[in-house]
Amino acid sequence: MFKTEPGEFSLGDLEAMAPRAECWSGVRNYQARNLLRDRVAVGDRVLIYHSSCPQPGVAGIARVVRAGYPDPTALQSPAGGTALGPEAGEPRWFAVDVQFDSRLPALVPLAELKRSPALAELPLVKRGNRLSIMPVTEAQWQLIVGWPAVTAGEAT
DNA sequence: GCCAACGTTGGC
DNA sequence: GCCAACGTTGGC
Repeated sequence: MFKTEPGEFSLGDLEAMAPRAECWSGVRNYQARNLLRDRVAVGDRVLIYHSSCPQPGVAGIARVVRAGYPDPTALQSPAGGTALGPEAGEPRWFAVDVQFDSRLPALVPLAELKRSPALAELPLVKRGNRLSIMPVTEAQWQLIVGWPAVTAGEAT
């Protein structure tokens, strides 16, 4: 699952540019970086989660079309220092390219995900979670993409 | 705007 | 290597 702030870049933006892919860059957390670098593969599908917005939740699915490569937004060398380019050693930060796949029938709100005991181990719903890239198990994936649409007015 | 939680930084 | 201070994230 990839988190994004729709004010910055949303699933809708990704859909609008399809079939062109977007470079998913700017990840500056080591745990998330390791996932991008080591776990995310071409062909993988990822859930796109909207955060810091009126309705936080899972919006849809994207597909990885280019696996981990040095984050182009992180190639600047320290001011005046020696180059820390791709040839100078291990790049610190990584990016992948993703392409729009599909939109979920309805946004699956964070509030609902939190109520599901089956998703208790999903990092997203854990207290204080700040991971912007996280693994999703097959069971969690199936549950989220098959989330039943709630009928309007249903109170309980 | 508030607050909880976490990561990073820097002094020692 | 410890730990306090600080900055950032992100839901509410």
